[in-house]
Amino acid sequence: MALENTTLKNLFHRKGYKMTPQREAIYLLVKSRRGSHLSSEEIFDLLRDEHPGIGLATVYRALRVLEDMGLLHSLYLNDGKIRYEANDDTEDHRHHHLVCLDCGRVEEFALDLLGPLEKMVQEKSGFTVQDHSVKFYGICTTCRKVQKTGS
Amino acid sequence: MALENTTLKNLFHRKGYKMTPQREAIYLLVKSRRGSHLSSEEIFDLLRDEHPGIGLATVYRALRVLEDMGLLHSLYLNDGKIRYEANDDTEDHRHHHLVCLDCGRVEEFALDLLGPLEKMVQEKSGFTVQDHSVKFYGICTTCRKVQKTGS
DNA sequence: CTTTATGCAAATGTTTTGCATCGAA
DNA sequence: TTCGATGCAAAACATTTGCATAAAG
Repeated sequence: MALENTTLKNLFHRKGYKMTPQREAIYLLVKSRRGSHLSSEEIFDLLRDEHPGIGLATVYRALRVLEDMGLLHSLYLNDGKIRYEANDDTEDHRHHHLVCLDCGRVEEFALDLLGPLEKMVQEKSGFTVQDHSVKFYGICTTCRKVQKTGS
Repeated sequence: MALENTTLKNLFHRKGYKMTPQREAIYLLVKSRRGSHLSSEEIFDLLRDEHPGIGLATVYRALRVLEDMGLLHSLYLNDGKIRYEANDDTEDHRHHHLVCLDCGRVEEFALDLLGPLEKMVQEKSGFTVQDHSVKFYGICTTCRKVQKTGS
């Protein structure tokens, strides 16, 4: 725990940032809610218990910092706001998102299937590919059942 | 030409929409600028020559309609606005986007590599996959050269 | 101490909505 | 005719910024 804190502090300093209670709390919150895809506003609301005085602008600024540090990444789920997930250190790959076109729910798909494709893209395009983001659109099992049953 | 127009009109009617000059112009513009990823504002500006009285709200509404009809699709390139592309009828697949993390430029990658993966995702997740969207992030050839040369 | 981060409020930018009028079918 | 579409202005959101104060290093 102490070590983890030191590591986190080092991560901040390595990028020239200061570690503050707000930034730490935001990171820990997003990390603890794996699979939630929290927006800035949602994070702000969830944090108000613990940090009554926190400001929304701080959340926006902290999320950028945490993304720059490589602790989080942002994603867009077609609902007008940017959402955040913690980067899982135990996976060097990314999971994918399955978006249901009917109910809008978002599921995770744990496997990253793009490793080999990145290499091919790199060769064919000249781009040095560093990362990717993949969304699949379709109908989730729940909604498909409803459709079969009839409205 | 006459046939194409009829087809377009039918497409509108099939979904219960009326075909208007504005909607047609917006569709033709986006279609003619393949590879541009136009935003609503950009479309609005480009259309003012031809359609001096057009309103921005009309552009927003038309783009939704055209997307619902399957003529266009939207994409988010991390710059705060939604952009649109025409669906290419000659390709039943999607091209991918390569976003340069340095200069922000977006290149297209013509091959769709996800056909087989869609099937696998469908089997493993139970989702009926209908579509997908893929972005690769990296450094484009131009920016890599600059980096090598030194700033 | 020095410098960066915070909180608040105001500003910005994008997208949506209300409503009277217009035009497609 | 009828009902959906348009244009305009206002409203609604999401996000950013300016600035005085607070706190990290």
